[in-house]
Amino acid sequence: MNDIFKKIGTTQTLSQKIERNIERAIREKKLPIGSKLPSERELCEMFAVSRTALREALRRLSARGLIEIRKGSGMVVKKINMKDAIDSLNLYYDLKFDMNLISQIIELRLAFEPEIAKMAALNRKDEDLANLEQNLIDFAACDPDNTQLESDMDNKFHLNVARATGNPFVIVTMEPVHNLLPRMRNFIYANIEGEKEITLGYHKEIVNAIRERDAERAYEKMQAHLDRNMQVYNKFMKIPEQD
Amino acid sequence: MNDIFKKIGTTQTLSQKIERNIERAIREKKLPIGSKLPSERELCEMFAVSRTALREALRRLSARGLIEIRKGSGMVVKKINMKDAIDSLNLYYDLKFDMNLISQIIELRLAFEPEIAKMAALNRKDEDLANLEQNLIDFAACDPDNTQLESDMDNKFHLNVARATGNPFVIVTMEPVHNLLPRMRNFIYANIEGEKEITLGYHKEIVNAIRERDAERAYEKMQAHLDRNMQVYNKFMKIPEQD
DNA sequence: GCTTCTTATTGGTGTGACCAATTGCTGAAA
DNA sequence: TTTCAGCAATTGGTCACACCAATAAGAAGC
Repeated sequence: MNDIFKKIGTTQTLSQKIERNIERAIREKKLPIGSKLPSERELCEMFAVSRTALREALRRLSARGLIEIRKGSGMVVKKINMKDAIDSLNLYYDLKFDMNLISQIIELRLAFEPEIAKMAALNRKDEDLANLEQNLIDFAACDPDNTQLESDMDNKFHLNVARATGNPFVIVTMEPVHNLLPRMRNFIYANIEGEKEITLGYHKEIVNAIRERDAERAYEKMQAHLDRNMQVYNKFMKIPEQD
Repeated sequence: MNDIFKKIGTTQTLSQKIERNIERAIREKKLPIGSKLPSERELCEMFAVSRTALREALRRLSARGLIEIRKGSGMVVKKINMKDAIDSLNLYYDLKFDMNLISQIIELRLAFEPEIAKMAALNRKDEDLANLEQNLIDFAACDPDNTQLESDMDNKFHLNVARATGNPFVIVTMEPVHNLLPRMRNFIYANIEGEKEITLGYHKEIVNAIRERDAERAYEKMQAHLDRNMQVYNKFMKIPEQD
């Protein structure tokens, strides 16, 4: 029965209508990026609503990253930035995270990251290469006892490869995934001994391939790297308790 | 200079502090999913703030999908849902979209979708298969003159494959990308004549592979499909005007 | 025991006031 | 004329209070 008569009205509140209105204006570029919105008092008159309702609409828009509000100076249409998109993904994954997601993270990385390495080899700028090489140095130099730092550098390496693709979709996809990796580590028994040199070896080979723009080799090396990585991971994976 | 002295204070407003406070409580599961928040009046007392400030914090939280507000009944911590995450990605991509992104959309699809087809073949449930087969029927049946509907069905096919992976990361990645495809079509001269049968043929082969859980074949067929797709696309691509 | 009506609770909107940060003007000093 | 301190206007932030509208819980009637 509930399936037959779904709710229709959803009775939008006034402030939601205002929100949609302004959002549409922004999406249709009637309010171009960087342009200043009328002041709150002016908007109240234009929409013929109270300041209360208007402000709640504005709060929502700023929460979603559409506008920027500065006390004393006014409101502007925000230049859309990747960070807002990634933040909301982080929030989603963060709240959703559990044991079951771990295998799916691994699955995704095994499937996508070799392709990403290939893309990086084809598209990388000199700056990207420099970042990757700096990461190799930092990784090699970091204190062997500081396992926290080590895994951070490892994460950063993979993020740098994703960034080197220059493809925003790739970056938005992988950043939040890599942000989950530290939490995954809580589910394995220990930081694996003696893996640093092996990891560093793979990283170097991947960077070499990317440097020479050798897409196929970048693909293969990344695949080999992750295969090994995941084998180790599975070996040390905690058996989940029954409940 | 701007890089050296970044702004420090950012003088959080009161309502932002309240927002962070409640957000933290939710992230730390002190307010579990589905639990009811105290009423606005109560929260005002607890935080010792006015209703205005509190409500603006609540508006932000609901805009970000953390809580659900129902007039007359109260506020509850929302079960995290994929739709919110995808919505904000849609917004980001939508505002960012331009000619330059098209090649990156194509690049991403060529790289990821064959892998996704492989995953789908390995993980698909009976329900996923049913959806895919229904799509084949609908696609075959749809009015040849209705090019709009045709391309919708095409999009849906690829989305169904992504969903069949059962991997939320894959779905979140691909949904917003496929939402951009209709806009991409504005940049080609015409809907390509006589391509429907060819497309349908590829789709059938992909579904067959997925049905038989033949991962490698699903990969190959998807790759072949997209390769052909993109060739046609490039052929009919409008040359961008100089400006 | 069930339905219907009433009532209390909860979020939504409106008004008017005042606070605080920012901007821009103004007039005095160099 | 130029510079700059200081004032005034503008703009967003917060508050208090009143009232509306949707919902849920309890009371009354069957």
